[in-house]
Amino acid sequence: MNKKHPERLTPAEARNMLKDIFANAGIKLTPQRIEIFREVYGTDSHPSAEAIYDKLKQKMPTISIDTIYRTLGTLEKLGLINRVSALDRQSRFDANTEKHHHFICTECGRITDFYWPSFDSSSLPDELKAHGRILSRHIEVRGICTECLQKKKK
Amino acid sequence: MNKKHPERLTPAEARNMLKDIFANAGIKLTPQRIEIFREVYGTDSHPSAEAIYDKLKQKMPTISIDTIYRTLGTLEKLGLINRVSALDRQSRFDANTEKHHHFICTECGRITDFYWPSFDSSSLPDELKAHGRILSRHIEVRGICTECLQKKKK
DNA sequence: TCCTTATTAAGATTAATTCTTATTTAAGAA
DNA sequence: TTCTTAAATAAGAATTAATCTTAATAAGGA
Repeated sequence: MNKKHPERLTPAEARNMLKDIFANAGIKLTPQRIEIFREVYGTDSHPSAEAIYDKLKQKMPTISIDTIYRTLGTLEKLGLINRVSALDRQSRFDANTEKHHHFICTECGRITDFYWPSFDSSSLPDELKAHGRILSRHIEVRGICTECLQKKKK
Repeated sequence: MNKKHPERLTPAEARNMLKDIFANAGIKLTPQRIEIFREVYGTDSHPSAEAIYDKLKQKMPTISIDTIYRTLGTLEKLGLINRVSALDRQSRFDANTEKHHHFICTECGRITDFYWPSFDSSSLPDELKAHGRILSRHIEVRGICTECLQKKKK
């Protein structure tokens, strides 16, 4: 149940993975897009746009924060990543496209994934049909992560 | 299962309800705080700070947006209301303190409540214990609300 | 290799939220 | 009831996340 996220991709692997998806969507595959995808795909840290920017500036010193935001939006539209609602006001992004849910630490804001396939395939209350057409479901568990509990003991 | 939210409180009722809570917390009960609480408590529309501001300016023309934000933060700390993660970047607030979950329309952003007591009392996956101490759980269902479905037909 | 058009970088702009400071007021004491 | 004082407010400035504008660049097909 404790699935690990795939390893970080090489640029060539990422290009290979994205090539057809981008071609079909009729949009260009730029080095910026490849690098930004690699940053989100290769980690389960749910990075913010800012965090990705800080990281990528090292390899691509002229990249602009606007490109990060635009590309994250593009990747979101393509269904390659998801925007996660966080505690603070920065959006966080997630390339784990397997069905999963989030544990959010109310102390430090860290987001970790958990899996619950039996919930994913169970039926929701009938009442919900009256609200509209359902597209997805997601559980947010809030609490204090083990690391913050440790710190508090001291 | 389709619980209705309580009616809007009179200022006197709100004062009565908040008096001890504020006294115990050692903070002052101002007219602004009473009015802001009434706005969130008496509705299930999950208003934004901006929406509350626009509404209250009519009765209290000199109230400032900063007071709205500060007071919402205070009410949140007291556990009287909750901050809801919305689709757009404005926070939304909710004084429905009964256990409930949200249906969020991806078209118009409207948030509606639903109830699922059997989920609330069911046990979560064991795996989660390793993440930390759990304080709460909440389901977000995304979809297209009946109103937006109607509009699309036309 | 060349062309066309989408994409990018840079910096300006917007919008939500928070901070600073002088003024006002709630609530307890006299 | 009036006084006192710390806490709360209003106003406007500041900050920060995110988006927009525009001129320069580069992807990808011809």
